[in-house]
Amino acid sequence: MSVDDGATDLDPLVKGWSGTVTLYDVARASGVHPSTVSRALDPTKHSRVKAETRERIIRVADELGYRPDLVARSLQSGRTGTVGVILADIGNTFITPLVHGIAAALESSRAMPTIAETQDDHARMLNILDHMLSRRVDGIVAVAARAADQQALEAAAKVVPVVLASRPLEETQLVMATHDDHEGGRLVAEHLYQLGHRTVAQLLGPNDVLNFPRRAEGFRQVVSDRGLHELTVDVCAERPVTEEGERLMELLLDNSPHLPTGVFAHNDLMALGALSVLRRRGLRVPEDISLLGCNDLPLVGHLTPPLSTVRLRPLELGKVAGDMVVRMLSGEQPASVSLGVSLIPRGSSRRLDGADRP
Amino acid sequence: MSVDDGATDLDPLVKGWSGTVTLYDVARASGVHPSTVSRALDPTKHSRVKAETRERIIRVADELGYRPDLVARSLQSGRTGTVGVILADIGNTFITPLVHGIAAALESSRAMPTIAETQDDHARMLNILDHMLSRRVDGIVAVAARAADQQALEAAAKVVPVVLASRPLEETQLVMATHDDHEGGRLVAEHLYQLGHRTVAQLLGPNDVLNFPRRAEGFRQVVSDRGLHELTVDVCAERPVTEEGERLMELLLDNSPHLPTGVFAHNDLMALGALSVLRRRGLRVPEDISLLGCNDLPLVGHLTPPLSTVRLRPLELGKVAGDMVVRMLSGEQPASVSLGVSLIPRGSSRRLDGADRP
DNA sequence: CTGTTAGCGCTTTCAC
DNA sequence: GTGAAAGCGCTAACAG
Repeated sequence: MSVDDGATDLDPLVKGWSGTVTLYDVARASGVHPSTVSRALDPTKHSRVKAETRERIIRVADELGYRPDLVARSLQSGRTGTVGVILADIGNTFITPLVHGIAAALESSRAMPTIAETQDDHARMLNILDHMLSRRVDGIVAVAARAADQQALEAAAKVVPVVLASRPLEETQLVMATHDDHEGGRLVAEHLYQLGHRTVAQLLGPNDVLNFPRRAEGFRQVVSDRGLHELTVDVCAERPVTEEGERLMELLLDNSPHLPTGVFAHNDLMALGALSVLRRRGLRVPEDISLLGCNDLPLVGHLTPPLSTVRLRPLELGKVAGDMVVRMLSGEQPASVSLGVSLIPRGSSRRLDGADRP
Repeated sequence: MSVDDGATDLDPLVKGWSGTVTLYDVARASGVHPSTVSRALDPTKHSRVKAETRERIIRVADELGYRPDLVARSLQSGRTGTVGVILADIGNTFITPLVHGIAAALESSRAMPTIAETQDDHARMLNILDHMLSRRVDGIVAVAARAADQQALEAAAKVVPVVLASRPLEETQLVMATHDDHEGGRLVAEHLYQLGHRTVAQLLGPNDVLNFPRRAEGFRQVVSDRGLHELTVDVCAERPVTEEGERLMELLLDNSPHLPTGVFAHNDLMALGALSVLRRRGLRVPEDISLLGCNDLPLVGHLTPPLSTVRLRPLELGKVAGDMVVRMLSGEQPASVSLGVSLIPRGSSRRLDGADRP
């Protein structure tokens, strides 16, 4: 509490009021050199200072309410202990566990996530990358990658470790943690086939978010292998959201010569949109049309009918992705990972009346 | 591209590879003093440098891929251009627009939000506050305040501007942007009364998140004014989540002498939990029991039945809160704000059979 | 075990 | 209009 020697400038107490107690204040107040304080307070170098002095320093430090300035430390050390996490949309409940997974993995290396949102807009992505690099993040997990962002992400990867999570990119050296979307599409088509459906359709997600064309591909592979008939509309969603699901469902209904009996919306939000259009038009799900989504968002099991969907593993994916950056921070070069997915049959898909198998 | 003069150390190009081009590199490569570069690149001091030199500097800067080091700048300036946003749970879709509102307001002052999550855990709140202060955020918007956090938040407020958003605290000097929860509770009770309900119940949210006791109070005021009968269970939720809604609904059903005809779950997630319990027990909503929530989450209108609920205005609230910190950053001391709420009647609440009014 | 010195990258007086 | 020098708060050699 007492500033004994003739310290020239501000009284630590006064500075305490304004919230700025520095290492120098602690040093002065405990009669040692700043670097000794630095050592005493650094768990790593704990030992190199006499137990007695150390305790005194620690006591003085928290009497004064000293709080290390991470900004200064970062400037000195070149590391901020911060990993940028780039999301498309915080509102998508699919990414919540993903973020938690990333955070959990980062915790192990005492790093903290810094979240930013692209709104699926390329310009925003550029801004965010630029800003994060200026902020000197130690690494980046990009959950919002679109085809257009590829170049920028690869450029960023020359500066800091970059991991692509959930959304892959084509022909890139970037490390990726993704789901097997091809398999997801396959599972849905196969499910419909097994239930006796022969005329099916897809509500396509944005083409430049690779997950969606891959789901489409998987689906089409079964369509072709099993000899199904796929009704198509020549358009895909701009963004993978409810409103686009509505738009596409309406297009499908308006432009098809006849109705499909099974529809695969490329994600749950789009399925939700499709559902309200169907309801509005007096078509029942699943009696008239079976509808499936993808992602298994928390609420879709509570819908009426509960939505059949493809279950992803966002928490695990986040952990894997977070782990990857952490490892890259210590020089490793982890291999990309693709997680398996599973189909969750619920009330929105059902066996077609008159289907030939039990 | 060419480093003409006999620069002693690293070739900027080489440094460029490692992503670290400093002001000095730009200065050297364009034959001026670092401070001139600083001025040339600072929009504010743009003018104080000859147009010709400035253009050259700018050109060289981006040829070299110069990126200002925000960490260094922050150390020098004492401001990080960063506002800490403390949430309870990113997964709660209610806070998405809230965060967007905050971000939008911050954008006006070129600040960026830094998001952290307490999980409604006091210890985490302490950690986060400490970390944010160490990171030298310019201000804090706390959306996750619980009664236990009050002291810590007030302490933080001595260091940087702190705004409480959405969750108020009792008897505090902290600036707040909140909804009128008392009114919310009142609206629900009055709605039930108008529909002919006379025996009602609440599923109480956590007591130390002040919104909930206030909703309870508003509700009880009408109960008392209108002479309704309120069935009570002597327990409130630990956290305002679906599982707790289930638990409380079960307690209510198991411990009440008879059933209420109208139930107010203190938020939509708890209502969701209550709904599945009711369904599981063969009770129909709204035929047997009318159920209301609070928040008007995006999906609850799509449920079956669509949930009657209290609509809040999170986007607006976020803007207000963000605006408040921004103003506090320039020395103002804005007054607290309370936003109005409205009742959205939907399918989950209905006129009681045999109710005496049309 | 502790003090000295230098410097991370930038901005900002103060000179010229 | 530009250069010189100091310093933000901290850590990390290097001495002693």
